Amino acid sequence: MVGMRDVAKQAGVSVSTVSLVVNNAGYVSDDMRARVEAAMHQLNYIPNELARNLYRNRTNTIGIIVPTILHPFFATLTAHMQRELAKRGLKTMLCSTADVATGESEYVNMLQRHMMDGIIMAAHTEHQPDYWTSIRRPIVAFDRILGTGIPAVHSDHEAGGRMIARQLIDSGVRHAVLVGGPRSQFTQSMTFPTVRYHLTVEHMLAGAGIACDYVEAGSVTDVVAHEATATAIFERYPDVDAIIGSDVVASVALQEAGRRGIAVPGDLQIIAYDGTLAADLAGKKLTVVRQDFPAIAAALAEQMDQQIEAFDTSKRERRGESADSSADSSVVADAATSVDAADQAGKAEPANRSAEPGVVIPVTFIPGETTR
Amino acid sequence: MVGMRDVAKQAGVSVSTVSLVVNNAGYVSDDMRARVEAAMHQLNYIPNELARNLYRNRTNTIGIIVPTILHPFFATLTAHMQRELAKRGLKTMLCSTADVATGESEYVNMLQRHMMDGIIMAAHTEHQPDYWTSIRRPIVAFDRILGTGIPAVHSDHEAGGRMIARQLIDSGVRHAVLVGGPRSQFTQSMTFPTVRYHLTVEHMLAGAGIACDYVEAGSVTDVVAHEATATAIFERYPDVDAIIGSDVVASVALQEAGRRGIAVPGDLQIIAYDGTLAADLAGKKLTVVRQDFPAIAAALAEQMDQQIEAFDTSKRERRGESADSSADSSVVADAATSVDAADQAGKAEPANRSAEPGVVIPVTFIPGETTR
DNA sequence: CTGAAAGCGCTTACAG
DNA sequence: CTGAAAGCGCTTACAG
Repeated sequence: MVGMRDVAKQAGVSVSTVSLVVNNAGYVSDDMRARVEAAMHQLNYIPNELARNLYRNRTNTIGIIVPTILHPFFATLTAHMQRELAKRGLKTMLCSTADVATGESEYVNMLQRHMMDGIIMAAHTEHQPDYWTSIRRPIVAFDRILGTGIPAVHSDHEAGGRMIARQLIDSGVRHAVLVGGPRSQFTQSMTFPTVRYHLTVEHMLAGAGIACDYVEAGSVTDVVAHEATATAIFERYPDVDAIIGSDVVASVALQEAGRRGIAVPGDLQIIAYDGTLAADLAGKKLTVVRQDFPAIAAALAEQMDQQIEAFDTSKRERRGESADSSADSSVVADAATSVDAADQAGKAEPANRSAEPGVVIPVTFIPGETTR
Repeated sequence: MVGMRDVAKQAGVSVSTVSLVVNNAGYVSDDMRARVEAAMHQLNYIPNELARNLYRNRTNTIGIIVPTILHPFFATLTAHMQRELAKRGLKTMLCSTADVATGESEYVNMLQRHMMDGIIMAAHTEHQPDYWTSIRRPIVAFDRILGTGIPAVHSDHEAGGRMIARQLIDSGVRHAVLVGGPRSQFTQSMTFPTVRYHLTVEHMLAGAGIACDYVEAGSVTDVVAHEATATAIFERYPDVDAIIGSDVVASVALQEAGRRGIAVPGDLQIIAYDGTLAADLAGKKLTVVRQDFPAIAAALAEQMDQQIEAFDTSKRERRGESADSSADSSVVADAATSVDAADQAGKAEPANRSAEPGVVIPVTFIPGETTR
């Protein structure tokens, strides 16, 4: 492998000079620059990024933790995330918890070993908040609340819920069925913002005197399980006239309705939550509440930038000040500060654990062929 | 940041010893080990992988280059790939060409800068074979032929074509329409194995006296464009009674057929090529030719292992022998050798540019609700 | 403007 | 079994 030393020798200069040329930094005479560049071309020199990484203690890589990209929702999120990160010169490490035995810990470990500069956390976690806050490295949560000081981004699910309820009420629905994750998660002090759309719909339908049942869909990592869910709905609630669930759930529900000869949207309306490509590939164009993936990705990237910056700053300060171990605590303080600032830029609200707002992204109701 | 030096100091030993303990290598007395481990716990020491990476000149990261994971095909491939790599302790860098201005060059560059140990190439490329062969780093191609010595893995598209033709002929189809990539690619000396299934179907239908037209689908990165394609087919060929295309194309074709009141499979049969989740979410369960993603991913990972090994070996040899620059050529030689070995393990055939076999994975015909 | 030196945090021969 | 030393390939103060 040809290194900087080889180039320096070939050009008859020092490695320092080669480095300056490569990085286009400092002052280098035109003569020197020309000689170095000639040598680089002759030897076909390509800098080794690993050495840089070590020195800078940076990899310019962000991990995105999702359950699996087999699910269209996470594939869409990941794709937009990658684009947004690439804009900022950051690479994307794909971290899917369904594909590693150790789950997210594996990736948190990589974060701590400095193989990544930060992680976007978009998968379910069993870990308690103190686990997350004790990591002290850049973390941004998507659609969940991990702990104080860890910035979060999520869609405006309450608005989504209102849009759905409005549609159902206005079109005269009498028995709606909501499909979602394990109901047990609902009690976890609102850790999962998604829950809010279900609760909103239930609340509004109750107010309008409309029957509303909840059915648990299979795990998000086991997409095939959703098919059983669709069948179960029709068996259990023969009079159902509205089904609301993720794109995947809505698609299989529509397919099953077709098989049973149930007219959509005449006798059954279907609303898909998410609005990924999957909603366009179903038997009919699904009516969707679309999450704004580009905006979500931009917000996540923005928060990540701030987190990285915050942890970086404190490191520099630490150098300037004392080098004792207690300085560590300043890292978290800095990070927390940055989060508060972000919150205020987005939505000014007090940030306590049970109702930490994070950055909220609007959703859109897009009528399709499955609602009246 | 607490480093090995801090641990060594705390434990009253040398860094070498700490290193040995951390890596569980060499001989360390129980006493030393205990002291070091205690110190590591006290200080909450976590090794910095970047330093290791530099020393070993390895990141244990593999890039997978795809057009975009918004497309279910590439999402599925990537998901399985990640799982397969994780099994081998390798991380997955997501490299989608649709999301970076510079396309694949960006990622090839990262490969050369040693930010990744190898790349799986599954996206379209305009580069000529000599571009790829001159890179001299581990590369494995999926469903395309990049150049001599670069191992390739692809499905048995000819078998897929035969399965499709058989179904069409047996069910009495009279006018089939194939949807696929730009027809211009067909001439590029069979660079794209996918082409083979189209050619096989065309050939067999011609032999049976069945009309067969070809329609170009929009770019794979622009999934929405497929909808226009579906509409165009019905406009242009009102008597079409069979449509064959990717899962996405088949889904929108089915949807459009429904809108036009065309009975499927009564008046129109639809066969989806790929067999991803998308085929299960369409209006009916699509009949598919399923590519064996787990097997494909396993084969790709296997080839990648061999490539990495081959390039590694030659590096070690080079050290043992002379350190002159001409030794570089041995790298490619070694890599090529490894490929030949792989070919022989899979399918013994001569490997020339125009018909390089690579590893061929069987496909499966799975009848659904869209064929008779 | 240029170069010698120290160092990023770890690993690995090599003496002892 | 343990430690001092050199080195992975580059960057960055710091003298000149």
